[in-house]
This record gives sequence, C-alpha cells and structure tokens, in this order.
Amino acid sequence: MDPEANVLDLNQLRRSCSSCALSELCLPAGIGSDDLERLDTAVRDKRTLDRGGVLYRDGDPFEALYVVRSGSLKTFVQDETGDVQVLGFHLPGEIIGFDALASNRHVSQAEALERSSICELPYARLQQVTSEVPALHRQLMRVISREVIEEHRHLVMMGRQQAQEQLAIFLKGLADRYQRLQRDSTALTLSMSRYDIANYLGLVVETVSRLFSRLEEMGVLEVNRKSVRICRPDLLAELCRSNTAAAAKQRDAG
Amino acid sequence: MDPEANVLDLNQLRRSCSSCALSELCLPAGIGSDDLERLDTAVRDKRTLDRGGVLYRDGDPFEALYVVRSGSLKTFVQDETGDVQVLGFHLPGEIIGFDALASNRHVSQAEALERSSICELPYARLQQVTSEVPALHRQLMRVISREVIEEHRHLVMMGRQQAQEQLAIFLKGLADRYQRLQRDSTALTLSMSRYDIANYLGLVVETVSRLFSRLEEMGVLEVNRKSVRICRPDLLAELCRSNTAAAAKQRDAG
DNA sequence: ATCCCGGATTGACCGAGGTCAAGTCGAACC
DNA sequence: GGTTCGACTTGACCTCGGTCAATCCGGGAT
Repeated sequence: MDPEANVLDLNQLRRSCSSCALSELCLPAGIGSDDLERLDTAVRDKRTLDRGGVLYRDGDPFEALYVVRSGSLKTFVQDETGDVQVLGFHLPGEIIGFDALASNRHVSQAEALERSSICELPYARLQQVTSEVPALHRQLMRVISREVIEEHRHLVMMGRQQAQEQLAIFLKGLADRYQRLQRDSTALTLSMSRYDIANYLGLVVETVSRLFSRLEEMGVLEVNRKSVRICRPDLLAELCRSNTAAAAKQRDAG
Repeated sequence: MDPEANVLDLNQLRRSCSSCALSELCLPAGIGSDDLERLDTAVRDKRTLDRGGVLYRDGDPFEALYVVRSGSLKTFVQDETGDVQVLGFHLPGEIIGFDALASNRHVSQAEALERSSICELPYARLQQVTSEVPALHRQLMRVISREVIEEHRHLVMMGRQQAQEQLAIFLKGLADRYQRLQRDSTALTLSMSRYDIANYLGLVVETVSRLFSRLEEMGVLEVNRKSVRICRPDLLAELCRSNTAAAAKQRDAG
C-alpha cells in the first residue's frame, strides 16, 4: 500500500513466511516462493502473549486470522452461565480465528497456555492477497476444511469412546503433532492443565487424574506433572481403538 | 439492483437460484441479482435421492458441494470397525460436502433420510465463479465458518449437557431451523430414526426413547412415531439450560 | 387378513464415571 | 525457610445412563 512501508517490509520479512521453519505446516504449504512473498505482505506482525494472555475473546470484532508461531493456546466457548467447553489446543503452525468469518465477530476465546508468539494475518489484506493468488485461496479453504475434520474427530472421541480411549487418543494426537513439528514425540510437555484436558474430553478432572495413574501403572506412560513420557507408543496406539468393538453394536445407526 | 433486470431474471431462471425460495438461506444470501445469475451458471443440476440414497461416501473424490433443496440428509463418519458417528442432519438450504476440501476426498458420508432433491455445485466451476465474484467468495467462507460454529454447538452439547438437556437442545434446534424455513416450528417431523438421534447425541436408543416418554409426561411434547408436537415451547427452552448451573463448577477450566 | 420384521418402547439391573471429601505436592511469595 | 495457595491425586460412595431382555406396534409382503 505505502511504498515506503514496502521497503521496510522487505527488511522485516527476512524472518517471515519465506524463511519460517513452519512454512510447510502453515498457510504457505504448497505455495510457490514468489507467491510466498505476496503472502508475506499480508502478515502484519508478531504478537507475544504471556501465559493466560487472551488473543481474542467472545464478541470481539473480526480483524485477523492468527498463526501460532511458538508456544501453545487453547480455544474455548463459554455460555452465559460461565460454563466452559474447550474446543482445542493449538501448536505452532496451526491457524485459529475462523469462527469469526460467519458473523464478523469471534464466538469463542483464544488464550495462551504459556508464553507464545503469534503471526497476525489481518483479514482485509489476506483477502486481497488470496484474490490475487488462487493457490493461496485454495490453501486457505483447505485449512478451514481441516478444522472441520478435526472437529469431527473431537466429536467421535466424545461421542463414542470410553474415557480411557479418549485420553489415549488425545495423547496420541499430541504425539503425532509433535512429530510433524520434528519434536520428540515420546516426550510430551502438557502446557494445559488437567482441568483443560478433562473439559476438552467431556470428563471431570478426577477421572483424568485417575486415568493418568492407570496408564502409568500399565507401563504405557511415565507421568511427572506436566511432562509425559510415552514408554510404549505401541500400547498407546492399541488403547486408542480397543473396546471400540463393544461400541460397534451401535453401528450403522438407522 | 436493477428492477428491470429482476423481472427478466425471474422469467429466465424460473427454476434456478434467482427464483429459489431458499435463496435467502442458501449460498445466494446477500448476493446481488446480477451476481446471482453468475452463480446460476455454477449449479450443474438437481439430483434426486430416495430414502437411504447415498450422495457421497467416505473416500469419494471431491467433485462438488451440495445444497439440500428439499427433504433431508444425515452426514456421518464410520471408522474401520464400522462404528458410526452421526455428524449432523441437513435441511433445505443447507450446504454439505466441505469435508472434502482438505484432501480432495470426502471423509464422511451423506445419506438421504427421505426422498430429497439436491443442487450440485461442481467445485471447479464454483471456484471460477467465486474468483470472479468476491461477494460470493466471502459468502462461501461465511457458510463454512457457520459449519465450524455448528460443530462447536454439537461439541458443547455432547460434552457438557445432561441427556435430557441434549434432547431438548436438539429439538429446539430443529424447531428453530423449521422457523427459518417458514414451517410450523411446533410440529416437527423427525425424518431420522431414534438410532440416528441417539447416535448424534452420543446416547443409546433406549435412553432417547425414555426421554421422549418423559418429555411427553411432563407435557412438553406430544410424540407419535416420527411426528413431534411441541406443546410447550417455553418449557422446552427452559430445559435447554437447566442443570447447567450444576455443571458450571467446572467453569473457567484451568 | 395374517405374518413378519425392524423400529420403538419399557422394565430390571449394572457399572463407568461423576460427586464429595480428604489429603499431597510444588512453586511463588514474604 | 516457612507459609500459603492452587493444581493435582486418591478414596468412598452414588447416580445417570448403558446393557440386556422382553414386548409392542405399524407397515409391507404374501
């Protein structure tokens, strides 16, 4: 927009999408390097949030989409009685804020679980760029669609699984995302509280606590406060679908 | 916009978006009449499905988005063990098929609950039109976002509510959608089976059956097979949030 | 008209997970 | 270094909803 600002951008953007370690996981995935430079112009800046810091809250006007650059966040909805449902936990490379597209207001809240840094994509600019770069448009749709599918997974987990399977699936899911981030997928650091986990799974905190203990007794995990070592990934994977056979008699609903 | 053109459109496009009774609920909502004509060119044709007919199944290549024109469908995922989770029920004006945007394959199945007719929007064509009509692009994003929000509602319902509240919310939701369709919102016709309802809510049929009976005893409903009369909409609304107070102690998760 | 079958209802019983209460532990703060 | 506070764990008990089984009922086929 402002030519002067553009020059500055080029300096600032040295460490931007084009060179970001997350570019293969984030919006740029599958985008050519020239188009990538265009995308860079849509990234306003990086925000930093401390633990508990709020990125957006319910009712906030829609201004931007956000990419987690480092750290982690939770998103949740809260009804008039104050009752909370955690919708998801978000690791680097993941994009949040889509809930506001429908009504131009956020209908959920995003909160940092630890010190986190965020890339902000002002929607007006992003829209302009996507209209110029069809590949980016497609990619954006793909990312939203992934969000829809992720929620399907969440729904299946809550609706059909036993508590123990739910926790196993949750941990396995985290481990898989660690792997995509090139982290050691057997050494998880749970930035969220037990309350958050329980709420996310539709359980109470006592149940989650007991399940961690049980999985430890079974030799699947070693748990120490927020750090979880997956000693037996094979067993964990096994637990993700045991008992499903029993539940399968509800099959072919209708 | 141009009143003259409107008259012409109505003649030319008798059976198309421009004259469709659903246009205010469907993709065209908020689109000018000239752009609407463009949208019409993206609608391939109408398909008709009988009860049990499959619109798309898990693994099918992504070809189109679909608008329910009449009748109703359910969407669901099915895991390798055959275990099903119903994701939603879809009434006229609602758009389905977004799950395939991520990977160009559907990851769920859509099945007619009764004889239904469907508008097919081939995605290649739709994409071309949306790239020419920014308003339509926005509208499409808005519709997907609504899908995300709808799934939030589903998640909250499954995660936090008692069985009776769940059923109340389900029925209230249906009634609200009936109202948008200008139908009598106190006389529901449940095109889905009790199994489908139970599965959707994460319950078993017996529980759903008992709850219908209980709500009937309470004077809230009159139930006769698939037809449900809501005698006391006020009570039904009340039931949607009672007991939430008790659950609210899990508040502020974390 | 009768049979049959699948969806739906109802009852008796049971168990996974919620509730309530009593600790334990670690980290932050004087 | 002790105190405090909140997150977490563990145990005892209870309840809601699941399980199993016995009908009921209506619609379609013979």
